[in-house]
Amino acid sequence: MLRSFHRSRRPTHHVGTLLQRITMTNQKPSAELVEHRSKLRHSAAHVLAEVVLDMFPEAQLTIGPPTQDGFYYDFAVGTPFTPEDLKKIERQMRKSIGRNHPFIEREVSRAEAAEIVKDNRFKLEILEGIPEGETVTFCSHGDFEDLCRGGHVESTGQIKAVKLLTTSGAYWRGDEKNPMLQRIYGTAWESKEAQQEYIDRLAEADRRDHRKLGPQLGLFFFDPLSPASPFYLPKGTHIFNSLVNFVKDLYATYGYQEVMTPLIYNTELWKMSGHYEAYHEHMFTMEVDEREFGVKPMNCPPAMMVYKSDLRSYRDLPIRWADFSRLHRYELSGATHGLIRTRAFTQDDAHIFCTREQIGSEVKGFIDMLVKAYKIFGFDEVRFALSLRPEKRIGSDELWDEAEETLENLLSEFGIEYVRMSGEGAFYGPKIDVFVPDAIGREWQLGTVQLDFNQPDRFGLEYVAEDGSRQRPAMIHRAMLGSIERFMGVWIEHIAGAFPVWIAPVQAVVVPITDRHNDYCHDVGKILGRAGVRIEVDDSSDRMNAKIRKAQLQKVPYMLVVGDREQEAGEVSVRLRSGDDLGSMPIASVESRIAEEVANFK
RNA sequence: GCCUCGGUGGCGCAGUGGCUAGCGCAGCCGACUUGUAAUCGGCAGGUCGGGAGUUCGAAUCUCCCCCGAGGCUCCA
Repeated sequence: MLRSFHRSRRPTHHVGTLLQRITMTNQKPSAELVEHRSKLRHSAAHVLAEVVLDMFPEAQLTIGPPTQDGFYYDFAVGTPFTPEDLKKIERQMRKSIGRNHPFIEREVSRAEAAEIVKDNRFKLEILEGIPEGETVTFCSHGDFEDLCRGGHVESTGQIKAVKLLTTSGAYWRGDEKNPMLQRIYGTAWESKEAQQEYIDRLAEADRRDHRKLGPQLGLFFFDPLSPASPFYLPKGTHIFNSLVNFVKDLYATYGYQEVMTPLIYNTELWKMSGHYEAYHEHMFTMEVDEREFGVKPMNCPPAMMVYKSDLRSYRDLPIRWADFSRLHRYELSGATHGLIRTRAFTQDDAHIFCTREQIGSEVKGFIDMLVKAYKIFGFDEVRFALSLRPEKRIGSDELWDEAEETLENLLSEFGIEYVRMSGEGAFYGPKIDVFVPDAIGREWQLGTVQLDFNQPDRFGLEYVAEDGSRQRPAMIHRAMLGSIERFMGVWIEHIAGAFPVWIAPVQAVVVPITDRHNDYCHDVGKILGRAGVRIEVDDSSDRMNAKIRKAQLQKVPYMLVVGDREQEAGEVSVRLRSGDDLGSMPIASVESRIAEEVANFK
């Protein structure tokens, strides 16, 4: 029951947004700079509030904290802000900053504070939330004053660069039961250059967006008739299958077997597994023959069924069953995002049934496989998090102690640093989640390994132990790439769509300079094609330059240019997509070069 | 689900009450025969997301619906 990567969330807890996902990793800023930026952005939020209040006197102030790369402020206003409003507000903010007012904090008694904010229910609520012992402070600059815990730069003039980005609705306290406020997002920096760098990074993220690259590279598309569900074109299907085959090859080494299970089940199964109560709103259900059926959102209940299809001996354990079934989950329309969060997807899912004693080596084996695999995809840095027991959970504390300790010991044994995330575990057990930063510093959660002592209980799984007694196996849910869709999306952005030679849908394009070279080029195509190279011959009526441009835009690794010289010598001129010209070489050299790269996952 | 912004040929866009709705790319046809990121010319391609309304007249104004994008954790 792998839940971590397509897990159900309340509407207020969606997948990290573009802005939030982007963090600085290239040049790690010093602690002082981080502190300064935080103050700067908090200060910018004050200036924003000042201007908004000036332009919209009826607006009520709520909160305005700094964030990773900027700040926001939530306002209670009658009508939402328009993009034009944003521009005006930004201009006014610059004026206010130009006046270089100092930020002045003053302590205020509780009664006085309550009097000042008496017409603002949000501020009153904040005031009530301040613990008795703490002092209440207000902070002002110019004529503007706001209830504030402090933490500003000295004066508005220190905000050297500021830009308002977007506006959106946001619930008070993030709870959809509360009234909706209007949020303005902005960013602020210590210098114009730092801000420009940030803007450039946003543009770079946009350039790498897999939702744009996918159709451009002929990989996949979406259609409203099957919302949030990818259609794979031949090239995308090639990538998908290659990823699956890559995993299957590893499975051969690591002792996994593969099973295939049905897509649709009678609701009875989902009642047994607990999904019917806990997951029903995320399932596609249908009525057939006056009975209710559900399309599976997870593979674990079928795995239980497979296990129960025969009497199992301790000699059979551990059992590792992979299941690449397509899964369908109903995700809220606002929560879906390209391949990252879909309603139809495939996990490189597997369930391991084993004895308590075997848990350690199984988890270790999985992490070992995962780290090696990630390196191949260019994710050298891997961060681990140990997600511990959530409040709402099942099973005894002893069992949780045991499970958490097992995972924790393994991480230590592996010499792996990790973050403990309390309350983040699955309801049936703790898990180790794997995060990777991509090429432009955004962090993604991909793999996961989860210990489950509960599901085997619900399904009454057993094995016959050495002494003839019936014992309950433990179950490990694990996925390495996570969902193939999600992985593909993340990886495309990581490599900006330039697939390595081993997996590129088209590895080489032969470029005839004039059409009198076409025949020879087709010969080259046949020779390399027979050698296993995925190759195309561009015999269109375009000029050579245009053919090269087309191949470049398709991010084809090799361009083999042929003119009179090459044809006479029986060679090809090799251009790489990096722009490097390797000069003319025999066809056999190209073949061996590509073969070597494929063998080494280059 | 909720807030904001959008939906115009395959794709990217222009067009805010008035002639046959434009442009670029892609596509098709033809000419050119070219040394490492766009050759030239021609042709074809659109119920302006859908529905209803206002109007002599709607891509353009009003209402409803559908779809998409961005946002809805980071608490004075």
